Amino acid sequence: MNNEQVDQVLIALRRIIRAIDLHSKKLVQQYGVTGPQALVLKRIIDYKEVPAGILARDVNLSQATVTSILDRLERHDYVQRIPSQDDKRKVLVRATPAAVKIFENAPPLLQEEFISAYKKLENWEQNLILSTLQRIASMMDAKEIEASPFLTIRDATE
Amino acid sequence: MNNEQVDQVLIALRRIIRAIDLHSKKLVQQYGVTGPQALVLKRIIDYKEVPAGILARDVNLSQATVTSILDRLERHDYVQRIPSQDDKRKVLVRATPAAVKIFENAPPLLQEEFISAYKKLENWEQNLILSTLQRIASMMDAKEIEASPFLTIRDATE
DNA sequence: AAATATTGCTTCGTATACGAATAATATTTT
DNA sequence: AAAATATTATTCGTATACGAAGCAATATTT
Repeated sequence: MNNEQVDQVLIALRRIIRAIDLHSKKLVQQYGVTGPQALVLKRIIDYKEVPAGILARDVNLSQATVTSILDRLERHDYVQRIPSQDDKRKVLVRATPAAVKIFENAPPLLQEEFISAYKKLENWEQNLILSTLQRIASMMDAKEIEASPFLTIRDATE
Repeated sequence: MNNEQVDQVLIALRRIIRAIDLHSKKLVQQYGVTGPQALVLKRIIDYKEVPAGILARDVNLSQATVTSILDRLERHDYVQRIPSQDDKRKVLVRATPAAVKIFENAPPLLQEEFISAYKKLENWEQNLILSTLQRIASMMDAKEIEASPFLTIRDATE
């Protein structure tokens, strides 16, 4: 019964996820990078030079995912991987001039329609949207933090 | 300037997307189906028998995606594909008893922590969350409707 | 110093997720 | 009725996205 509403929440989220994905496909046509690539690349440019792991933390993606995004960025000559000197496990990532150029045109990380609509909202409305999203996010990933340490302790052997 | 807030919106959305994805991986271990599979499967069970295209509309996924989800559901013997008699382009999908069984244990389509927290909220708060999400969704996919050729007419038709 | 653990990144396997192209069937137009 | 158009599902190619396992380098313990 109340489940119906939860289902609706999920459907709304799926709509949002899909919209973001479709935007990503448009980005790649207009700017040559997908949404996740743009997100990562923007971060790299801000840092000038940054280890891959820090990137993953920052953009909330797993290392494995970031590695594959970097692969493609490297293939397109948007980034360089430089083995770190002080810690040879680390790989430092740097953006190329070509990548910087892309961001001169400020590719919109979300659909422009959304951005302009959002900016037109009253301040309290913007805050409401953002805080609602953050609240949902913490309702969803709170568990992770609490649950994961405990679940792994007992298998000391592994 | 105001872009900062938009970026924060994106980060919050990414957190949510990731949480949903991680939940999906937990679902498959506990119930044998992933999140999207469960979503689709639930719909199929409700319908008893339904063409693949209707499913795609309902759950907000492309046909191509639904096809691949159905492939896996079929491989695990959770659904059957039955060629439609009256329209041979259509493929009707039906859930098997094994699939029905899974839903007897009511696999949570979102993380249980979220669901229980959500249900504890006051009614007006639940409505606020849902309507905020729906609003974001329509701010994001509104463009689609304008941009795509034939969806503009649809108001009265379907 | 040697053994062990941890860290940082990559590789592998699996599952979304999409558009474009394709194939088969229906519907509409001529 | 034949031709043109539209609809339905699949196939193909690409890009996320993750955990687990692997590997090499570093840190910690013994």
